[in-house]
Amino acid sequence: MSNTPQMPAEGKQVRLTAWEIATIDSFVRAAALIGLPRSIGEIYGLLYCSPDPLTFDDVEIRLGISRGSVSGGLKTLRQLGAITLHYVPGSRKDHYLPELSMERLVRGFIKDQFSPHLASSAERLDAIEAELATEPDRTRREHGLQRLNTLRTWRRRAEKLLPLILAVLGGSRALLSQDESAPGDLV
Amino acid sequence: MSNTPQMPAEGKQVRLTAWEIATIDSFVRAAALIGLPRSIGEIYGLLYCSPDPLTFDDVEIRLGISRGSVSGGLKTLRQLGAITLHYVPGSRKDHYLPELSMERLVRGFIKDQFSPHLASSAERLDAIEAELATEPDRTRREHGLQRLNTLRTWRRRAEKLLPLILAVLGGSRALLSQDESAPGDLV
DNA sequence: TATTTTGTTCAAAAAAGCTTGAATACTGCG
DNA sequence: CGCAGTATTCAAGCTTTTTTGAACAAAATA
Repeated sequence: MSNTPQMPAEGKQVRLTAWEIATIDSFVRAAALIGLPRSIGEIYGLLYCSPDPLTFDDVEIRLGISRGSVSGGLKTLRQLGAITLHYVPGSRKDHYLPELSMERLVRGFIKDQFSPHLASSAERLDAIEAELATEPDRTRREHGLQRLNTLRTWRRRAEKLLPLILAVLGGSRALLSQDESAPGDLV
Repeated sequence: MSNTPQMPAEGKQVRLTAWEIATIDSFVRAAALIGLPRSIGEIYGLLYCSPDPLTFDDVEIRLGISRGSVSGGLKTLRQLGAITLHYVPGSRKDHYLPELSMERLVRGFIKDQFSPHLASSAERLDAIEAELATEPDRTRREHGLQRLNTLRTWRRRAEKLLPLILAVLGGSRALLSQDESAPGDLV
């Protein structure tokens, strides 16, 4: 515990306030909803509440979770693009800020968790087609091809849907209909 | 094992074919992606492959999973609207068919897994606001209100997004752009 | 009513996933 | 080089979720 000359107090304040707890709770639920572990919801939630960037230890201490969880959680959040490193002069520690753009958050999540599956699914459908070719019974084979066809349609739609979602969340404010007028943070 | 007069063979054929295995595998992955257990992916996948409605025992036997899993899995799928009961004269068993409309599948999933959370989130945000009111430090409070504001914007957007997704997947074929021409099953 | 068929329940076992913390690696500094 | 500060790794433990299967309930049949 030695900063440089003085010790300007990182955002320590060990105890979480009531509103922080409530907010973090919301993020924990949201994380669960999309299949992410509790610790990740906690970490992002804490950063979301904080008025300034937090370090590894800030997170560990204020949340009271293990080093391992903090390390893994920050890594995942970085990968998702849900947090960004923020350089702080005079400190060797990494400082983190939450990403506050909903579009970027969703984009990161989709890119990381959905797109890969969507991509590989095309190959899997081709594999199904190959297997179907070996089906001896004509009627069954036809039926299988029918279903395969439907799957391909589904896949194509899903693929088209993702960019649309991003478009709606991001750039084209218009699509979201009339009353977008929140004056708050970036959004 | 006594049908009525004769024994017209339900879709028994105990062994799964290669293409069925490959298809079921795809559904198992898809299920995992959206946080549903393996058994549910298997059951839906099996029904999806089958040319005619299957019974409880068909599923149990062909998939080789336990009665408990079949019972629970069918229950969940029914609840999601992903399968439907199909009346078969002369049989006391329940027969199931897969829902083949992507729109209905997605709608069921959203209604069941997302909407409830989205609904309750509004209350949670109000709770945060209440807690914030007790924050003594002016600056912190303002900052918190800012963040709360952002959260409310996010929530509103999510709420507007869901119907849009359904619209794109369903009725308005137009939105999905020009080339929707799959001649297959229903879609 | 007794019997058979069909499906559900639920406690215990198994599997999967998350968290922990001690050991390890890396980096800049003296 | 050795040290101190910082962050990651990973095996072991813990928690949560899923699966199993035997007991139970319900409904049709005889």
